[in-house]
Amino acid sequence: MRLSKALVPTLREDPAEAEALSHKLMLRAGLVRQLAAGIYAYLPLGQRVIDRINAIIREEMNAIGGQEITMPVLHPAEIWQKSGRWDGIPEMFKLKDRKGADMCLGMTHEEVVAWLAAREIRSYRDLPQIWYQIQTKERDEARPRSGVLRTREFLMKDSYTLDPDLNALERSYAAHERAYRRIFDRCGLAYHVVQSDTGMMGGLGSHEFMAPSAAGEDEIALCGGCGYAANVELARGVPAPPDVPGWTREEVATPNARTAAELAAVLRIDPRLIIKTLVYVAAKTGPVLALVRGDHALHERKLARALGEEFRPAHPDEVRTLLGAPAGSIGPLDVRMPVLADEALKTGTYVVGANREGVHIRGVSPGRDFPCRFVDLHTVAAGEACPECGKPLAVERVIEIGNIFKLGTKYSAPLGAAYLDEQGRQQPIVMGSYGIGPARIAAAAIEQLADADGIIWPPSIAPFQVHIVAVNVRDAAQAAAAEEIYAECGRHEIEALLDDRDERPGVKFKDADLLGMPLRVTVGNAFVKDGIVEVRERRTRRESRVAKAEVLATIKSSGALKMPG
RNA sequence: CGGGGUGUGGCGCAGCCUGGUAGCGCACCUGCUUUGGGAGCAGGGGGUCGGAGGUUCAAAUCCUCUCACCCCGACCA
Repeated sequence: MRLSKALVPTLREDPAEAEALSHKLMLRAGLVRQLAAGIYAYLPLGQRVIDRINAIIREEMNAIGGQEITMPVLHPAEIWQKSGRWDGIPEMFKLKDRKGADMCLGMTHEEVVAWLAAREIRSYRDLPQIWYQIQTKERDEARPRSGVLRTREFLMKDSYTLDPDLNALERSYAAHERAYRRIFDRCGLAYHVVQSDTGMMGGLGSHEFMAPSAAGEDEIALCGGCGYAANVELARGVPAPPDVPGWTREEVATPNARTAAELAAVLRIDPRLIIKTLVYVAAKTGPVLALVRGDHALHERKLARALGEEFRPAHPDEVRTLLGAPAGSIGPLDVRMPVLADEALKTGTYVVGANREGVHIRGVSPGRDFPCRFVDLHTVAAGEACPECGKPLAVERVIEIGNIFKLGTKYSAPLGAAYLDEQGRQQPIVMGSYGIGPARIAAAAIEQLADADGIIWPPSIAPFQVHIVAVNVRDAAQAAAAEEIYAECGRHEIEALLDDRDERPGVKFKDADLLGMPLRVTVGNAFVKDGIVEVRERRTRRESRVAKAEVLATIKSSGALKMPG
């Protein structure tokens, strides 16, 4: 590709709308342009990166027996109504066709897979199957953000396994985990595999592949001792207990103390000696109290799992009606609703609200002084002890680049995907689903590897391996030599980008750094004077000066084009 | 959904408070010079100031409504 003719609109300055590093660099390097919130066009360089990532994904999916298919983006409502997901997903784009029939845009494809399996799979002899596609998904995200990291339209590799039983599902799941590790290794990413929430879907288990990055939306807890790793929506940590004073149960006046921090200040005590009482309203359960320690944050996913249903925070007037006090003075004593307490509150005595404005009670012990169910509710914080081995946990911000999910029969049963087993009995097909976001891989690679001058692509997913700079194209000797090297790369199947623009050297070098190809080949004055061409590694900035005849050999032997490991 | 912010030429911004001929840098076009880390000089083209309505002799500027985009939140009781 010749830069003089290519659509590679690099930007000198950071675009005003970009915050995340990968977002700024993808715009500045001319990889993508935004059409609307969370909707992007991929320009030639961005497209090449996605193509290279997809090629790696295809190789590894095919290697575990995956068969590539393409399923529709436009779906009839019927299959979603059958699976029970037509209502209640606010992210779903819905529309009607000209006859008025309900349709939607696919945000995932379990329903279509189950539909296809229902028609085409009949016997245990037809199983197992692995079907995958690399297809556009449409989700009306509440808040698109961080460039291509969370968008309303995005490419996803989604695969689906069909198995006769749970043991077979375990094998398919393990095969996917191995394939995913190879994919992310080959893409040059640092990542963790963590336990994740199966959601309210009743799934049988799931893991996420998480690439550490400040731009990430998720947090994970990691144990350096035993390898325990989990999304914070699931991760359990054992917090250090406070020193409990030998106080007796008594009322204390706490005027104007609304938050745990204010209460701790008024009473001059450790915030860990306070119980925060939170009021939620669930559809089936009704009002409930959730208790966490004063220094802890409640994780709503954990509460939802404990309740077995979704819920909402109580309105301030509801709190007053239910408990007779404003939110700052409420507590779990003598209440008529279910009380869930975080496990950290199993021991010790605490300060709780008295359900009278401006009054708290200290010396209260959960379980002894009021009935409650102990469950894990608090969000794990760095430094808490690992639930497996007791060593301190670290908490890291991450980008979710892939997930694997044991579905079971949630979709196969309602859509009638069944087979006949060896005894001739009809059985539901056991499914798994597995996703990878190619654009997130690209963004994560930028986040993890870029330096102050721009992108540094892993060679496996770089749009080009070699960036040839003809320093001054008006110098016939330089231009001709650069052309020859470019042509020679083509003959040796080395993908090269030739900067043949009539630009000043500084512009070309800055762009080469920004675009981030692993190797830069510079043909300039040194060539005119001494026949020397420079081959420079983008990542290490190491440069070798070689005769033009040796350039190809130097490129081929360069460590910059080999993936580590 | 809640809160905050921003919309002025392709990009980045000033001007708005205090109404009076729409500006700056980069980019673009022409010429000359320059050519190893985002060149210099000279000349030039390009803007319904997000949109609609209103106030006024006069609106980028004030008022109302609206659209779009960005950030934070959607635990902090």
